[in-house]
Amino acid sequence: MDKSLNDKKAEIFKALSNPVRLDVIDLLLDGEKCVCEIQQALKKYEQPHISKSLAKLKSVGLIKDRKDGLNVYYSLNICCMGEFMTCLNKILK
Amino acid sequence: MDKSLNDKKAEIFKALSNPVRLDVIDLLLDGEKCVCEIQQALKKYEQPHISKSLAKLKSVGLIKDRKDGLNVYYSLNICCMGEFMTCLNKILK
DNA sequence: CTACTATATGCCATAATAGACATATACTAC
DNA sequence: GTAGTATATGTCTATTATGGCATATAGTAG
Repeated sequence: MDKSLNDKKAEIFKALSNPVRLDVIDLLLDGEKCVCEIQQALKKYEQPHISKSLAKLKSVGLIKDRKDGLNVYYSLNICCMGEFMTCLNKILK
Repeated sequence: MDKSLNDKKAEIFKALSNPVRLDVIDLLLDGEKCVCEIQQALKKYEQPHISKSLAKLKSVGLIKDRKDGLNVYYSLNICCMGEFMTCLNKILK
């Protein structure tokens, strides 16, 4: 059973349909960050919650990771994210 | 309780996180369509299902409607949709 | 080996969603 | 008024997501 294009796109949008994960995307729009930096910036969320959010975004290919010693660095994996977010921001005023 | 920007964006992405609703968006990217045309194009889905899909997309402001006699015409309400979809299509190959 | 730090995973209860089906509403024609 | 067509809404159940908490893993230092 091969997934249709829109099934795959739906999974991407589902990964984006959560405010915590959008907070993460906002941070990564600013450039690569290690998990520790993301946690520092989003102190209001628990560590496992952030870790799961990163895993979900990665599972659909929106972000990628890179290990360096104990740290894991995440960055955006899709170029057009910034433009679309800017557009949405304008619409939502 | 005012919703944060990312709460609102999450709702928009949630509306997009479904293959049926993405099929509808695809059709509307081609221009305004009446519900009957959308139903004709998406015969595999039941009429109430399509109607609810349109309602959900409208509720978050992604599409708008216009009545003309018995018919209701829907069209996209956000400009950057096409670009982002094109980008996702490329990534998903 | 132990201890420590950074990050990920598992489990669980609650809440939200999808989609099938029945039904309702709105408009037109007569 | 009735009948018919186009579209919307309500109700239900199975599935899926959320987020809290406990725990596990991976890497480093000693």
